[in-house]
Amino acid sequence: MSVQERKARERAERERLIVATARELAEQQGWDAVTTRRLAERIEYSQPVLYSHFRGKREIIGAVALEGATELATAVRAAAAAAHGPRARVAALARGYLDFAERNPAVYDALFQLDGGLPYAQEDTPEPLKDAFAALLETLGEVAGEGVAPGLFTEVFWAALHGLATLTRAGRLPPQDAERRVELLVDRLAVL
Amino acid sequence: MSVQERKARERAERERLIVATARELAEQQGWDAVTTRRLAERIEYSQPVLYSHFRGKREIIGAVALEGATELATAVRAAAAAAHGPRARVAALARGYLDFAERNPAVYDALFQLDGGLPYAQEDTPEPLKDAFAALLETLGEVAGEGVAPGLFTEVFWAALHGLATLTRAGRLPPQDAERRVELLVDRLAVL
DNA sequence: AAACGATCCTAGCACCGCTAGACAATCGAG
DNA sequence: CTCGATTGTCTAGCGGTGCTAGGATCGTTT
Repeated sequence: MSVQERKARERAERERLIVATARELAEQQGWDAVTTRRLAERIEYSQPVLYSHFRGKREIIGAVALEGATELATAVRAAAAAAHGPRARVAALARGYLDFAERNPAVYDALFQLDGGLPYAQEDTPEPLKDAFAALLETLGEVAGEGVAPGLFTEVFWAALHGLATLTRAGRLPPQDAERRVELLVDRLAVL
Repeated sequence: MSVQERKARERAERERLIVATARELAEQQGWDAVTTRRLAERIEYSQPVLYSHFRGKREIIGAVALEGATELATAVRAAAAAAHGPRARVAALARGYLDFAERNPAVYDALFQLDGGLPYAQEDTPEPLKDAFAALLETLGEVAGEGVAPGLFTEVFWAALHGLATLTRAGRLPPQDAERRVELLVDRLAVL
């Protein structure tokens, strides 16, 4: 049995290598540069090996997305926990979210811009994705205000953050007023 | 001279045909299906003809984006004009914007998701893009509130709409509560 | 040691964006 | 009207993409 266990371990290890390498390559040169050939070369295996782990490129993106979701949840919770009082917590959450998006653009794209073949907002949504939303909900639910469903409020706040993150990075919004936009968003949306 | 004029006219006509066909194909089957081969076949010319009008596929996307910007501006202005009172106007603008995004997903992508090679938020930004933002500003500037720059407020409101539009269409947000999300956004962000 | 299975790679498919160079049609000059 | 030049368009092809079939090779088991 030990031999099979070792093989399974090595296989799992290689799968992690693939995901980590894809992520690294995407952060360095963008997702367009993540081709199956380049990826295969970097992990020092041939292309078909990738397909023994993933159905295709889409699933690799999905794997990076799941990894990113866990980290996003952690980042958001850490940011919120470091602040005191509802107002400061929400502002910290917003900055933490945007900061994550800015520092991990490829991961953010895998999560919310590209097609990783993952189901969102459904029962069979993978746990990391649900948890990332839950991390937002924990802080934002407190400032939803009277008669507003916390989930709905979180969705709207999240959408606003997502819009700021993507439009800013794509050069659709000038980067300099980012902080003032966050302030405005927090002050207006959250009921304190 | 008349011969050259006719040729120029025919050239311009063919260029319109290319853009219209690209847009049509994108709306029907998505931008991934808009390949230079398919596009050339649909306009009944060979591939290289495309490159005598545009530098490449990116510029074709850009041309569709410019067309879309003009339409978006018109749609937003029409929606706002049909409503009376600040609250109703802002809500109508929001619905008009989201409606445009939903009905013209490929055009919306060309504008705000894909790279059309256009400069945004700069001095040399093409007029249609500036005007689309201006259309938002006209209505949203009135409800920015005391001490808040109309431009900044418009940016935030726009980002929120963009987030709702993209996340909803990508299946990241459940579609059923769309209207309630708009209501919440308008009630909280706008100062009436 | 030999045969078997799992594992991996070479080679290739159809498609992509883009372009060089041959060809044909049209134009202007003599 | 003819002939050369210019303009316009096409065929063919380049290097790249995601993905896969089929053969070789390796480690394992008997």
